Amino acid sequence: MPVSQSLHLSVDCVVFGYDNNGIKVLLINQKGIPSDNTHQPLTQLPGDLILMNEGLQQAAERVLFDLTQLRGVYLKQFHAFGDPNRVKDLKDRAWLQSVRHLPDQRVVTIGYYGLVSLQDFHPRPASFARSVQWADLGEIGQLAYDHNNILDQAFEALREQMESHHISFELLPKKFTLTQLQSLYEVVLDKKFDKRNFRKNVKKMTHVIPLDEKQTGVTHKPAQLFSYNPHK
Amino acid sequence: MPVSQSLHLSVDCVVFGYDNNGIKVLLINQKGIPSDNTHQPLTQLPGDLILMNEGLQQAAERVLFDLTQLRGVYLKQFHAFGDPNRVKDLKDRAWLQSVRHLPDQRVVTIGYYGLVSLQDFHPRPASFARSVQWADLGEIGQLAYDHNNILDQAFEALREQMESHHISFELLPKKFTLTQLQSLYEVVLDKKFDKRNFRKNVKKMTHVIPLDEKQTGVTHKPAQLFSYNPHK
DNA sequence: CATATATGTGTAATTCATACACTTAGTGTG
DNA sequence: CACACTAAGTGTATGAATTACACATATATG
Repeated sequence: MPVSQSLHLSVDCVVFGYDNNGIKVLLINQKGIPSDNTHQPLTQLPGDLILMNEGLQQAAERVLFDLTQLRGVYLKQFHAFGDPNRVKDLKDRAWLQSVRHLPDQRVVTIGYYGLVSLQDFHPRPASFARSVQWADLGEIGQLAYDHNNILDQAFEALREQMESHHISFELLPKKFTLTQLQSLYEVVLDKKFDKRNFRKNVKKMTHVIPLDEKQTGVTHKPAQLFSYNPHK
Repeated sequence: MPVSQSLHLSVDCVVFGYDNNGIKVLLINQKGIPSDNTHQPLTQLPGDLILMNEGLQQAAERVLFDLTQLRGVYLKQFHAFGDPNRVKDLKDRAWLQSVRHLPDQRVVTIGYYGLVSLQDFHPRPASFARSVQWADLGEIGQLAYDHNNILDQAFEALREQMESHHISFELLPKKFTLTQLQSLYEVVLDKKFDKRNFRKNVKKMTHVIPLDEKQTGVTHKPAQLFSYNPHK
């Protein structure tokens, strides 16, 4: 007969943002703990325990909003992380003691990756987030818990899904140029594409629709704008 | 401040088996409950609550062994299922009351799909499994909880991963013929391949190695046997 | 020894992927 | 107002990959 279970379940969101200067990740900084000098506030992914009456997707949306005020983000579940010691590291002890009723409780977390266009989404800290930042992927220091690992696997999931599913458009503004689309593919898949061949392929995609509209305010030939129609 | 959490976490295994007669799924039948005439024993995927000191993958392996005595099965996590009402259906009530300390507790489950060659793995019921069966995919009746849904998504995950990863070999015996490999692809991806073209492609795969060995006991030209080497 | 059965093999035609360079539309400057 | 600057936008030829397709072969059985 199994021992009765007692564990926590959380969601963590790895929100990627794109803006022609490469891929960024949304991180939050934990608040300081009054009267605890031992606590060095850590940086972490937005994540928290799920509530008793909400689904997982719903929890991911709520937690992301609670901490960063972001709404309407494309969020996709990619992996569950359940190492029994994933929140047992010494560096995380003080913080957990300050925010949890049961700081020593095992926590299993469901990872979601999120995709946004940086120009359309502007996070603001809330709840236990002291501040919010877009960090350059590749210049990420030590994060709380096992969040470096979660982040790596999220990016891996993004890369894999970008080759088979139509998710790249979630990282672009509603109206985008083909150069933007190409740069995005180049930075995520880490390889260069030929401009003419790339455009040949895009023109075969029925869900990328050319608009009767051009870029404005650029100091060169303005590019045609396109939009994405997920249906067909 | 969030209400304190109280929920259960389980793993469910969707083990697919293959044997030239199509894809099968491993199901278990719940034991009858003595002195409960209302309980109609249901069929379900092998799954159970995780223990407090084990990782998720480890839990999937243990639970599968506890219920079916299978060991060494290729198991891959594919999705977490957390609908708050996923174990609240009336049909599952009597059973949960008989096996759980807290039968009304919410249960989130982590889904794993498994792949085996039917000729190499022979399950035997144990623990709360009254019996074990290989059911034809496509002839599956109503299962307990949301297991029909979990099964559908597992097969979808299998199909997607088979196109990008080298997992098909997990469904075949260690030594297999190219016709077996081709049939497997045809049944999973639901399309026909040309024999010569298929073999041309396989010969380019460095991880499929031809053996100096032939089929025996067949009433026709015996096929050459191949094996899979995951490293290179 | 003849028959039945699934194995095993090559080539031509077509489609797809790659490599590559100049003209164009707009903005800013002298 | 012409010239310079910048990124956008476009076609073709070559090689690579994919497709379509039919008959001879090895073994077991009667």
